[in-house]
Amino acid sequence: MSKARPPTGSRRNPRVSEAILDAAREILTERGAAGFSMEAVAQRAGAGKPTIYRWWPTRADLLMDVYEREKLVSVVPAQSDDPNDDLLRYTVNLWQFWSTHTAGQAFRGLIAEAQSSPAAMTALRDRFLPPRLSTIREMLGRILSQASAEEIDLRARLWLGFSWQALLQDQILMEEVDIGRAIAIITCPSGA
Amino acid sequence: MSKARPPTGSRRNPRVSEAILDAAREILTERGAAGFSMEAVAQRAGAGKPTIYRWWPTRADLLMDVYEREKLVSVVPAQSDDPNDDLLRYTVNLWQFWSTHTAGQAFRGLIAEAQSSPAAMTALRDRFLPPRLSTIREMLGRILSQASAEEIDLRARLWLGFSWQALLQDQILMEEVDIGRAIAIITCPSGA
DNA sequence: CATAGTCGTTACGCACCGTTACGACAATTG
DNA sequence: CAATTGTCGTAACGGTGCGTAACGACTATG
Repeated sequence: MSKARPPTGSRRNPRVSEAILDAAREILTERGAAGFSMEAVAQRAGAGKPTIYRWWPTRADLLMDVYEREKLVSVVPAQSDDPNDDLLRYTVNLWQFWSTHTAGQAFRGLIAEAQSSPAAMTALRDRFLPPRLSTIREMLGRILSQASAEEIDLRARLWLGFSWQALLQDQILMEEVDIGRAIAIITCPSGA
Repeated sequence: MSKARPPTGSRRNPRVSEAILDAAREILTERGAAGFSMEAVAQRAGAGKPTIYRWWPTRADLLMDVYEREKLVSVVPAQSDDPNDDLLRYTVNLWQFWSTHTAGQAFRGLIAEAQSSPAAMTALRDRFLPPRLSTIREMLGRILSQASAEEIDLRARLWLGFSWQALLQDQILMEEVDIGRAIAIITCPSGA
């Protein structure tokens, strides 16, 4: 593997980081979150552990990068004249994206990691989730145009929880109709 | 530690299993899910690893037992004439129960474990969750008396996800008012 | 041509994993 | 009153992964 990767001296070698991210993705796909270790990634990428730790100090960093890298080319929120349908589309696409068993495994690994590593928990809450939650809040805001920020935030948590619950139970193969029903409940007009 | 625990010969020694469960609980409380290892439990309990593995073949088994053991004396679903308030009470009590940082840590560890161990995932879905979900379904059924089983099930998932999302983000210290709002949304009459 | 930064290799000490072998022990069985 | 049976603690095993350190090879920079 390292044969096809000539050294670049004192400049960072982009081929290395690509090889590492590729290896991480492949391992997640083939062996799931269970087989994901820094050792395995290093070996598969033909890289050294110190190199990985230089750019991704934490397993969480690497997992987030793998996730991010694929999300860019996969899930984009639409904006039609039916915001309710936009949210449904986005959710279905996201779950589909997760079920490719690459990003989904990465996310699962990240959440699991956060349960035993305070640093990973911080990364999850302060770096990973906020931009994603704001996307959801925006879509919810278009649906419930006259709801308060707290009201939107609460429903975003409901949406998040519903998605997590499915992902973490390996039950993301849900009928689109049922997802739609759940979203209808989450976006039901507040009764008061 | 083993001084105060005379051997009982060919009969199982109840003091041993109690010591192990106590040790597991203490470690979860003091060090969280991160510091929870079979080695640490064995050492603290003054027991041998083989003894632990004899009765709890999996870490998930031990975690579930720790959780179960405390739940019995903590959270009981009420049944007043206001089923909506019953569900709120139950949820608040459950979150309070989790935030004691014993059962909550155990649950978090169990979910994390399930992300990398198929056996733990099976145990979680087939043994741990069903009785708890049926409790929720029952309460939801009293609120939405004329809803279909699928409808109830979907809302149970929403409730579950909302709770998990809070637990797994270390955000179970929520205002009772907000919990009530979320439950109001989950139990909103279906619009169709 | 010296410097600085990147990279792979190797190896370290540490923590856990899940299992095995063994001997001490006491309740039981006959 | 032995022999049996199952429980228990101890010690140790090979294996895996962790995160870090030391080293030498390399090349763009200045």
